[in-house]
Order: sequence, then structure tokens, then C-alpha cells
Amino acid sequence: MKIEIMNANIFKALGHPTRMEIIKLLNDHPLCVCEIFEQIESTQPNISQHLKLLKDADVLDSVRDGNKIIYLIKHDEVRQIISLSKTILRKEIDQLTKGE
Amino acid sequence: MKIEIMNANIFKALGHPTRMEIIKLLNDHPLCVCEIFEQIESTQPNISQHLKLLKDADVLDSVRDGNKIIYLIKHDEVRQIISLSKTILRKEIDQLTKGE
DNA sequence: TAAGCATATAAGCAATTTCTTATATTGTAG
DNA sequence: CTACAATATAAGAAATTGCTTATATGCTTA
Repeated sequence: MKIEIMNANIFKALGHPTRMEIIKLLNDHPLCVCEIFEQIESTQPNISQHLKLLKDADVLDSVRDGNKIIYLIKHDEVRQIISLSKTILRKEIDQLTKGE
Repeated sequence: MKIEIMNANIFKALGHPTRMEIIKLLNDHPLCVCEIFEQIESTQPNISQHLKLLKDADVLDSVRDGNKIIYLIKHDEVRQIISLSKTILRKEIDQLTKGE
């Protein structure tokens, strides 16, 4: 597979508001599906599907804990990527508010 | 607009193989549409559409130079993001080749 | 001002993504 | 073993994205 496709895949996974919310929740500490679910306005199957997509893209990992499945951010680079994207947003907002 | 949507938007823009190729081309230096176009297997309108999308997402910027429009990476953070995503890929490939 | 590049936009079809509802799976406790 | 709790999977409709062809716009140079 071409490297661009593999590379784009990570970003494709990050490029959805619900999935961004999930990552934001997991940024500090791992959570089980039920905890993610109760904090995000959506259905359980929908959250499950988003989690699967994020896991397939190697953004998240998961471990079983009895009945529950705990999801966590797989690579610290993901946190850094999110942080950089926030920097971009901040710069853009600064530009807008500085009247240009 | 919710911050997650704005944030996801940057990644949505990056999440396409053709757009990743464009960014890769622009990583070193700005290029006009015709130069991008001749290095990527696609039609001119298609490239133009992808460029517009990347610009709308604040990933790229553009300046006019006579007849031509020069596109460039708008924020250096974009370069850092791409670089981090490559690190993730490399780690994943290492895992795979180490037989696990 | 006319002709010719370089780029952008429009319109419509095809492909992909997303969400919903229903159902299946897997583990745990009684 | 049964019932329940947590999560995953399936299937199909609706929405969005992506590509193609045709056309428009905006410089530049004669």
C-alpha cells in the first residue's frame, strides 16, 4: 500500500467531530465504552463503530477488563498531533480577532 | 461552532491520499497549481478542488503570481503533524515486522 | 481589445461514510 | 445453566464526498 494512503488513514480517523470528542475524553486517561458513551451524545452502537474505526487506524488500543472494554490512546504522538492542531486553531482565531 | 468540529476539520482535510500527496509536494517549497498538477496523477479541476478544500481548512495558503497561483503550507505545525504521523506509522510497521 | 494560458467553479453521477434499529457475542454473577 | 450487563456486528437508508466533463474567470501579451 502506498505510504500516502496509510498516512491519510490516521487523519481520516481523526477527521470527525464525535471521534475528536472521544480522543479528547481519552487524552487524560483510559475509559471503558460505557463511560465514553455516557459523556457523548450518541447511541452505543454508534460510539462502538467510531471506536472500532479509531482502533483500526491505530489511533486507539483496547484491553478487556472483565465485562468491560477499556479504550486508550495508543501512541503519544496522537496527543502531540492534537495539541499542534489546537495551536493552528489558536493562531487562526488570533488572526481573525486582530481584524484581518 | 464547537471546537471539536473546527479541530476535526483540519484532519478531515488531511485525510485523503491525493491531498496528502499535495502536502508532501509542498513540504519543501511552494508550487503553482500547474507544477502540482503535473506531478500528481489526476485532472486539473480535481486538483483545484482539493487545493480549495485544503485552503478552506487553513492547511494551505495561496498567493497570486501573475497568471499563476502559488500554494504553500500555511502553518509550520502542519509539517510537524505530518512528521508525527510518520513516526506512528514507523512504530506500527516495526511492531508488525517484529512478529507480533 | 482579442487571444491564450492558468486556474476556478458548476453540475451531476458514483462511491463512501454515517447513523439507526435490530440482533449477536462475551463475560459475570447467581 | 440462566439471566443480565457490556460491547460488537449487521443491514439498510440518508447524507456527504469525490470525480468527471463542461464552462467561467482573470491575467498577460500582442
